[in-house]
Amino acid sequence: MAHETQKAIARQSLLLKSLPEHHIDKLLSHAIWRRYDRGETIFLQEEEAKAVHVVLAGWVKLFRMAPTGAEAVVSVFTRGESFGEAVALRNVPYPVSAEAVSACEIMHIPSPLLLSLMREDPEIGVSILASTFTHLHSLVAQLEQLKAQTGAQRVAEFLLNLSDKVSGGCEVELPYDKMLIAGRLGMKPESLSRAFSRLKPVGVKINRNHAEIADIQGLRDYAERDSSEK
Amino acid sequence: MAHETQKAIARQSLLLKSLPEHHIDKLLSHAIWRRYDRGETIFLQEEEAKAVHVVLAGWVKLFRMAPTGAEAVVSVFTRGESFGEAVALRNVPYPVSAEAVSACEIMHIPSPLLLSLMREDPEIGVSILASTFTHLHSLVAQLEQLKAQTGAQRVAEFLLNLSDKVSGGCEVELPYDKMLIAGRLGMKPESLSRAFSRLKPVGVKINRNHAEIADIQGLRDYAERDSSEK
DNA sequence: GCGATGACATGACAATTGTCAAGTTGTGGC
DNA sequence: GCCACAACTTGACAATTGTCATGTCATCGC
Repeated sequence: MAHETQKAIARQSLLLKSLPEHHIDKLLSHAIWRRYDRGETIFLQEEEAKAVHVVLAGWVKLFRMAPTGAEAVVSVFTRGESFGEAVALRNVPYPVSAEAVSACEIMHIPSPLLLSLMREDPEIGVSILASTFTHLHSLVAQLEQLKAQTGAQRVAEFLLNLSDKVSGGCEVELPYDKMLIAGRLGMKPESLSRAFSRLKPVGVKINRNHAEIADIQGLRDYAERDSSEK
Repeated sequence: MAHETQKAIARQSLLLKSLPEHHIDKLLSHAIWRRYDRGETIFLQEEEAKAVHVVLAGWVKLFRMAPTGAEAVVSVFTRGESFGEAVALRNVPYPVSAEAVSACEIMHIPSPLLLSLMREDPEIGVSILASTFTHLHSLVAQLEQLKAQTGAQRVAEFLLNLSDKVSGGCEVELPYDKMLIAGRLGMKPESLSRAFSRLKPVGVKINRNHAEIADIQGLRDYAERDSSEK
């Protein structure tokens, strides 16, 4: 059974928060709530989508296995974020696999329920399009990063996204494994290590999962610097 | 004024083809039809989205300009494909810019029209989600390619997608500039040249915009080969 | 036909990254 | 406390790619 605090988190998710109260109640009451252990599979690539997933706690990664066996991390989600919307409504197989990278609480909204609500109220469609667009946008941003930035610059941007400060210094916690960070940024763990050392001169100190940024603006300049400048 | 043949092409687009006849007619009658010259801008990143775009003829590229000035090609569209769906319905700025890479015929469907139809009939929302999902999927595939494949392997896959044959040999035409192909595959034109030469031993001959593949299956094996194998 | 232009190929070189191997450190089990 | 294991770092080396320079070729305007 779901705790009230979990329901409160679900209400704040991008997917649900803009919906009218009575729809949210209906979705919450029919949703399936489940806990996943670290490393547990949530669904597999090619599997048929039966639900939309909302993360209430913990971290989830979406990834693809290339035929060669290489793993490509597509996105990483946490509390309040949802995934699988576009797929669930179309009865197509998942293009990616999902796995819990830490212990997780996840709410599953059965897609038939969402579909039937959508036929009642087109506003639901708009809401789903909203989350889908967010994902689309983040994939586009990732593509740009991979194609137009060096490894160290991608790491710099990753660090900047962890902080909400505009200027000055700050300290942030790395939200998950360095191995996963490396995958998310499209590099090997060794390259991530090197990228971190390359950021030292720009005022970044890494200690365990703790990062210290001396000057946010300086780091931002570095991330947006033309790679030909030294 | 739109030719009947253009309307016929529009009807076959992924966006429209699954809609009921009367909706298609309404959308077609209110759409704006326009021709673009090679190199002409269709819209710019950060611009507000006012329409969904359907390509009737020619080629269009979506790209992002990094703050450094580097250009990252996000996708390339041609006849029957549409873009801008998720953005148009949400009154948010475009995350990418669009440019005609050859002379183009493009149909623009005003987003307010689409929105009002959507409130009448939720089926429209499903149709839009369908095209959006297609884009999402293709971005995911691109990410996997960039993260898990070498340059030459990406080129191999690109060639394979141009052919509809399953095995044996074949000849295909490169649909656009090698410069654009390089951008689309996340590399410099020089690297594309090298990738082509690397594909020679696998039975690929390039002559101008004409490619000859000796053995489709052999090329497919190459594309999916573990990069550690030689 | 001729020069200008842009697309493309190629070689040399530098920078970046993957790979392999070795060593360090922290964590959890017992 | 000690061991085993996984995460992480570092160095050496090879492979890949970007960069720069040069040269060829086709197209286009005149």
